[in-house]
Amino acid sequence: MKLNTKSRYAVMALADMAVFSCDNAVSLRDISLRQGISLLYLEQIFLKLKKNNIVKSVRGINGGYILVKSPKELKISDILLALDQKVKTIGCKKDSKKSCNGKSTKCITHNFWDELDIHINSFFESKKLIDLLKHREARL
Amino acid sequence: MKLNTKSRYAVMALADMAVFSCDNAVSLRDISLRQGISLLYLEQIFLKLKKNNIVKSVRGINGGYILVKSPKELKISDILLALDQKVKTIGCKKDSKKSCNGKSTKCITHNFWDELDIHINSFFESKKLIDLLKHREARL
DNA sequence: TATATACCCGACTAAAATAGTCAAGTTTTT
DNA sequence: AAAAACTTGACTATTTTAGTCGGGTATATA
Repeated sequence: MKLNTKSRYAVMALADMAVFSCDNAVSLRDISLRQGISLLYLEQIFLKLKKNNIVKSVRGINGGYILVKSPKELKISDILLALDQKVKTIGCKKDSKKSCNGKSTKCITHNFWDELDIHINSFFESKKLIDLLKHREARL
Repeated sequence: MKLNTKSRYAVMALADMAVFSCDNAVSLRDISLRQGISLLYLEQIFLKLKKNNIVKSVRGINGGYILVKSPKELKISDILLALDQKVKTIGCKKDSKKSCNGKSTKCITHNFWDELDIHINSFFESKKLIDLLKHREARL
């Protein structure tokens, strides 16, 4: 059970932006160098972040990306959502014909998985980008 | 981000046992029929459950498996552990040479992933097998 | 206005993980 | 003896993941 790299990189990259942007755009090249993430992969990730209005882009020389919301307001759940990274611990949904046919005990565990999803999602909902940076400041 | 089927089936199967065992062993064949899980796959799962002392086996006719602990005592985390289903949301551990080289901001997000792991694991620690059955009783 | 920098975007692919199957047993009860 | 049921390792098809590739487009600055 793990998060995929796209989600992790997205969070890392946005955290990087929060640290390094001084009101100007941050280029993917810089993020790539600092965070050790492939530039091509970052492009793919930022495409989604842009489409979902997490960042906006500035083209041309000295271009890059800018956070739409402040790190204080940007929820981690927003980021994961932008990458279609739903926290869905099971494939078996109540309304799915395929895996849950309502037979006897078959779906005893349904409620449990639902609870789990809620538990995890509420964590992501409760955390803002700025929360990730706090530890860092302590180290400086 | 999702749990694999092995873990889910393990929990389903053990919940099934909790419901249907009347002190005697439950055969995989019965579980397979009731829960719609491939018998061969169940065998693979129960091998691990047995090795990790979650169930014990009774061979021969009328054989099957028996829960080692009562559903009241068996934690979900025990089950997941038996299937090596660690909740490890990232591949990048502090002590890993590969993905975390300590460069500047590289691992700003570390603490966050650690917190997430703890958050999820504590959920699995807090739930016992019997907790899954409660909803069911309400429906009968 | 040339050009370098940086975003834009769909298609492709190698490798790993997943979800299972198969074959060939062993043990025990009736 | 025969049947039910556990035991075990090896094998495999499919899917997902984690990227790369190629060919764009926009724009600031010299």
